[in-house]
Amino acid sequence: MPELPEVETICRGIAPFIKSKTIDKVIIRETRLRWPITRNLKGKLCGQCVEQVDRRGKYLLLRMREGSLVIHLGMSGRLRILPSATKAEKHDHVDIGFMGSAQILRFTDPRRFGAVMWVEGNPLEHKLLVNLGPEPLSKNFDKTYLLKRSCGRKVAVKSFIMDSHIVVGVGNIYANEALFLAGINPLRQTNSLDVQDCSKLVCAIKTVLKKAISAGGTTLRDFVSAEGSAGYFQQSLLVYGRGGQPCLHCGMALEEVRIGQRSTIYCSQCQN
DNA sequence: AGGTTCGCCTGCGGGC
DNA sequence: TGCCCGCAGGCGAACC
Repeated sequence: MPELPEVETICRGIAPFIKSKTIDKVIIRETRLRWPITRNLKGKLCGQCVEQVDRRGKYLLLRMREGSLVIHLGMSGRLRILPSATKAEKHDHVDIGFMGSAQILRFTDPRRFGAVMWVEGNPLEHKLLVNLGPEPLSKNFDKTYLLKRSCGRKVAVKSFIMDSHIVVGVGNIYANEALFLAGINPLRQTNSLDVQDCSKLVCAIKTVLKKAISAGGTTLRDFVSAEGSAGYFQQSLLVYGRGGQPCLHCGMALEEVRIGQRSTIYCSQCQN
């Protein structure tokens, strides 16, 4: 399940292989993704040069003169650089080939929660991107901002930080981890946060994401292998997936509850 | 308008 | 061994 650190790692990983390259081949085997792939995608892409590879939240942006290819990996999506002749398997939905390159960019997504979209003009103005919250690692994401946005919000803090309109890139795993690091109970009402809580929370989110990105950085080469990387982010999880097991700070059994239909693990002693 | 629930999907693990 | 069931989850849409 790619979260922001994974998407960032993929972005950095594929950029050297596709930047400044001109698309000369597009194969679409399955159009039924989260949104159906537009019929003329091939026509839009062929002949265009990938000028820039960017990320906004969990959306990858392959910028071209006429527009951008916007890719979201959803739950189970993967992007790999592979030798052109690599045989397609069951869930390999899209291949993109480049002039003078023996390698292709392949989009794979068993659950098809992901998206591959052609967006004309500035992709940041697309309706799915225009209202996104700040990047968690940017200076715009600070305690003042979070405090301001928390006013009058009654939802659980966990749901709040997972809302991409508040801040992008905090999925379930990192929300659990960040709240543990910050010592904040995920069930707390958002408007109970004071400036110190916001400060701790912002710091914890940045810390968790940075750590995961640097862990991902060491596996960059996996994006050019057939296998891809398998859950390198799972190595140092403090609470996620550890319900009922002892808290690594105090030893008390970690609680497991559901918030917004998502599994939530926390320490009732360390987080309040 | 904020809050909640739904639905899209497949793989996987557990129970029988 | 094989089937069925429930769960996992990002996130927009459709509700309340």
